[in-house]
Amino acid sequence: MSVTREKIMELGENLIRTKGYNAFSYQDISSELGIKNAAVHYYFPSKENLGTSIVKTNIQRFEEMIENMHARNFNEWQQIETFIKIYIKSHREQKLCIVGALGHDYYTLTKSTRKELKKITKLILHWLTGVLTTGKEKKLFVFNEEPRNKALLIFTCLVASLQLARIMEKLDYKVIQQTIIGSLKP
Amino acid sequence: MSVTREKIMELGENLIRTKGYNAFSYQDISSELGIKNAAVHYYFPSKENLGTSIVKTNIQRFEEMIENMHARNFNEWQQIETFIKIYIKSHREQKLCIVGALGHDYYTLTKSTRKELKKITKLILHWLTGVLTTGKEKKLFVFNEEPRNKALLIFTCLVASLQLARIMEKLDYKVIQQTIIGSLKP
DNA sequence: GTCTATATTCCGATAGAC
DNA sequence: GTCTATCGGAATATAGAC
Repeated sequence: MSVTREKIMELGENLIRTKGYNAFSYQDISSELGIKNAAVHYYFPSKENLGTSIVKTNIQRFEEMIENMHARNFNEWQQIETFIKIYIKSHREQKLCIVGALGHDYYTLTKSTRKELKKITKLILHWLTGVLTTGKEKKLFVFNEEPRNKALLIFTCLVASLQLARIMEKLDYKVIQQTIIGSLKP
Repeated sequence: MSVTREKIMELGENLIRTKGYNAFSYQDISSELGIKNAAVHYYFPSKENLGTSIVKTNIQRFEEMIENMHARNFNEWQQIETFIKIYIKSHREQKLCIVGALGHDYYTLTKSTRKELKKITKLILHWLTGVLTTGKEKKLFVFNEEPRNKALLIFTCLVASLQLARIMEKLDYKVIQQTIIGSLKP
């Protein structure tokens, strides 16, 4: 795996999560790397191609995170907190998450990118629903909603809070975190 | 007020809420109206100008809605439901709300558009916090969070659900609505 | 395998015609 | 007041150089 290729993917992901998919160009990436924009096309023939690859990497990363948490025998609280930490980091770096960033541009994306975006979104919601279900059964969490709906509530809150935080600069993300955690506490 | 001008604003808003601010062009608008793209520049010298005007109109519309609800003596339940209905309509039309749509593109917007976007976001959150506060005092609503945080929770859920609904086509928006309402019921 | 020169199309915007 | 012809530049992408 080429270093340039990896740098392109890293820069691409950062651009999608800051400026947005339709606002960045291959020039943004190439100028940062000190090469011509066409060189990026060697690694990723089309923008669609780059976008799809970036989502695929995110899927891999998320799956590895889940596996890692299982390997370390994380309980449901630790799992939820690990997940929320991803969003606290995104907020600190003033980035959106990949689902929120590309969901916005959904109607401008091609089939292949949409497919991967669907895959990671379902993966996250499915995993989150599972953690909430088990946590509720173990009486670690207390909430009235169906686990699936609670998962939607938590996920949408995290996703959109990153956007709102851009607009409302003073929005304290810790408050978001506390509100979510508070809504699960016995 | 010219009819062409109003049509441009309507088309512009629809494009921002479907394709996104950075994905639509003056051509998209002009071709729909059967004129040249430069004609749009007559009404709105720059894209920034058009964007800002659209947000300003949205602010006006929201303020009128609040006034209307007060004039008709809506109680807090009726007010919340009226607000949620905006999002159900957006979902039916496969559009994002203006805050979610432009929040995504925040870092690519100019000062003037950002200013209006901040204004409408604060307006909505301030109004929602007020309704939740009064509703709680009147024992119409029951919830544990601070009204401000509950407002954030509800607003972010509505905003991001529109995005998720694009990705997960089967996502039933009625479920979102029920979950929010259920979390307020005594 | 890696990158550059170059083509083509489309973008936002100005100057000027009616 | 309303719109068109047209510009300068940036976007994505191909063909081909090293």
